[in-house]
Amino acid sequence: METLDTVPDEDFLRLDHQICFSLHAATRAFNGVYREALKELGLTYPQYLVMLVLWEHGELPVKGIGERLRLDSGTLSPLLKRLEAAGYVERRRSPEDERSVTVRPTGAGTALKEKALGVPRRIAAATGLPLEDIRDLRERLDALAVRLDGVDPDALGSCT
Amino acid sequence: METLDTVPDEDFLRLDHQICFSLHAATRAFNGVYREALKELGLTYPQYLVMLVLWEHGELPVKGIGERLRLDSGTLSPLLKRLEAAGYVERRRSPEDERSVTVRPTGAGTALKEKALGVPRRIAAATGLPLEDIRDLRERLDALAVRLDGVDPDALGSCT
DNA sequence: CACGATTCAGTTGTGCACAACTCAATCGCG
DNA sequence: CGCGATTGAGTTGTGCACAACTGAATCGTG
Repeated sequence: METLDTVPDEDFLRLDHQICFSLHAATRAFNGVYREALKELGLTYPQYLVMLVLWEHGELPVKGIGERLRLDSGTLSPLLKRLEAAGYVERRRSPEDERSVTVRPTGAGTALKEKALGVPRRIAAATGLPLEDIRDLRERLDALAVRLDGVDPDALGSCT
Repeated sequence: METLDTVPDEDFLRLDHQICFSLHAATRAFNGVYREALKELGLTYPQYLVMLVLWEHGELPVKGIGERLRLDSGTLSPLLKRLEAAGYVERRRSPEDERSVTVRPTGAGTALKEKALGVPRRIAAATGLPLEDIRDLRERLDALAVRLDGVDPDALGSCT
């Protein structure tokens, strides 16, 4: 049987054997398609993700958004500032905890949801995959991400 | 049977139904793992991809690297400049075509390959997936990227 | 209550992705 | 041959990702 151990290093190093490259390429291909689809909404893809969680939850602290999207404040702070400048969200320091900032969609931000409704369907159609396959792929990717997030950094250093 | 058409818009809009998010998250998880593994080589992940194609091909014009990695000169030019500053590659205008710049690994760049040999294996091990599954996932992602790259931009505009 | 530890948002700096552009070299057609 | 179109690398500007850091608010334990 073919296992990790029976494949020579050289083969592992060849670009076309590496899943990471495919993942990278697929992500950028998706980004390109989303860029096109989101153009009419005036949103970038990460901004769209933020609006998605806000539409679902009504309002969230920055931290809550970050947990759901696995993004830190260094990424979210400027992104939210741009969304605020575009008039789609409001930011307010929480009265209960002055450290926290609550983000919620404005009227315009909520209205945007109607225009966004068709987007994921069109993307799904663009993949040309049946819903079942999309789900299956999604589950594999999620499982992969969970595994990779849990990897011990020391295990990746040199082969000691 | 459940098809694209029998699922309501709302469900499509829910974050946890969307493959793009999973892809995004998986890519960032991978990047994190690679960042760790590549730290000892002093390479970022995209720089590592460039070195991979150079190790395979010996030398390539900037355009050739871009074709293999689907990156344009706007991304590659500064990246290659950094690789050159690090002493891993050389850039020379091609004598046959003065527009073209040939990139090839220096001695240090070639030597780096030995240190890199173990990296993809450690990454593969970190995924915890059997080789067969990794390959299967890779093929699906490649097929997806090809489809998405071929999408007609007009098909993504508003639902007209 | 006091004070060190923690939490949260934000800033800074580096690097990647990509659109739009510049400019020189080359190509190709009349 | 001459000249407009194309090609290839590079630059500029915008936005995201993330590490490292700041500073204020809050928490927890003595």
